[in-house]
Amino acid sequence: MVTTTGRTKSNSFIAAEKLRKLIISGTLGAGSDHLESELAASLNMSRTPVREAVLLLESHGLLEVRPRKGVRISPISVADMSEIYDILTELESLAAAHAAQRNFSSKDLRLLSRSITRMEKALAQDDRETWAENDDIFHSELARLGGNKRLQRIVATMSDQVRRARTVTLYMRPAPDQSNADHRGVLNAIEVGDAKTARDIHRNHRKAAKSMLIDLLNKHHLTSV
Amino acid sequence: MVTTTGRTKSNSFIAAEKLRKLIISGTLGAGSDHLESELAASLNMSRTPVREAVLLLESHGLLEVRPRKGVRISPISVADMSEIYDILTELESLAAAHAAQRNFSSKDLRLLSRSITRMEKALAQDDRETWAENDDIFHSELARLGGNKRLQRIVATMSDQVRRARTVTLYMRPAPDQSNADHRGVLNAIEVGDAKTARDIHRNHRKAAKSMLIDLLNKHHLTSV
DNA sequence: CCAACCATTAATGTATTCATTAACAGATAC
DNA sequence: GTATCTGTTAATGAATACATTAATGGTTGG
Repeated sequence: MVTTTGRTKSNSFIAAEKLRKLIISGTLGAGSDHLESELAASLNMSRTPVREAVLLLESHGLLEVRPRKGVRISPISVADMSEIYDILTELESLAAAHAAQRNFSSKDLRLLSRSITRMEKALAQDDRETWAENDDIFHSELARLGGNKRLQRIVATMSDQVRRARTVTLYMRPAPDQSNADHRGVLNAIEVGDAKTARDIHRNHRKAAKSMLIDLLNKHHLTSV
Repeated sequence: MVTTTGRTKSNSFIAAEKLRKLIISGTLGAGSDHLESELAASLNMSRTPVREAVLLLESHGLLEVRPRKGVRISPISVADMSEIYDILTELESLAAAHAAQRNFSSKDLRLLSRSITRMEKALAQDDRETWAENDDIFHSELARLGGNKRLQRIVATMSDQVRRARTVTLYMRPAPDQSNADHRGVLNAIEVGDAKTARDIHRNHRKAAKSMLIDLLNKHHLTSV
């Protein structure tokens, strides 16, 4: 198998992907500790590639290497959420503005458009998993359409860090009606090339999500997730 | 010796720092290739910690691991500069706005203030190295004062990537008079707690720097640095 | 003469071994 | 009884040994 860079998949790469999924899904719980040798055993490889993966994930903020105490899966506090959403707000809004300036055809915007349609359908049936799945697609696709590769990577990294918290709150939050309207508004603005509107709607969209989530976590005394 | 996290400095950490400096200073030139074993030999350690350092720097965008071809020091193109400055523009402006909301005393702002004074003095004598050094201090200190650790790290990473290009253009660019005025303006806005002004001045400051640098690189046919 | 195939080899990727170090427990001194 | 010191040990950090793989050059067949 081959990575996006054309490189053959190394064990190190596989380990990073697997660990990332285990962390995001919550299988490796927030705050839990794990020895490198245990992780290596569970992934059926030696410590070397696992260690490389662990160092990568540490730089992504998903875990912390604590010598002689094991690898600690980083819990996300309300303060962390605030930091991350502030960054996502700025960068995704910029991506929305850039996307609007790039004269995309409706074919180029198909994935974005489809994610919105699916969110609307899912919302109508109160199928929140499907809604969340397509919300992720919307946001990552928006970052991609902005055309800034570095921005795209940063957004992906930050999104990974808050994904657990989002999952926890998925059924606690009110139905995301306004959220859906925002998505539609951003798409429309991109279609007609209105960068300012795309940016403004998206910025407010993210700001609202931030305060909603933080209020929710505080209300339920979830000081870290 | 001890790192900022309190951890004893590992060879891996030392290797990353040394390589980073060699890349930023241009000693390891843009586009040049280096074998892991050669880097290890020149740093007087085994391949293991060097490899860990190399993987870290790859995730920071400073180099690229190309199996069997060596480690390639990433050249920065005009498109890269554009990406990076767009990100710096958004995130530093946010940091400026946040800093303005944090009611800092003049003591808290001393380092920021001093860097401006030194830039002004350096500019008067056309001492551009000193000016650049304090410009770096201004920008990293501004990111710090914003209070968002993740933002601070992203800004540092992005700044590292463009540092070579900035060095190359340091003597080609016009005297940074407006730049100095902007710095002063941002500081004043932070002092009086005017978040919007701090943000706006800084945003325009970075936008101007971006177009100035890109024009300069294009004019001198420096397609990559 | 050129192209395709294969052997060689040099570099990375991985496993293993060894060294180092901080945590812990037990002993000892006060 | 408590605090400190020290020996043990378990985990990481580093070095080395080994496996894998793709680039290279030579060879062979057309």
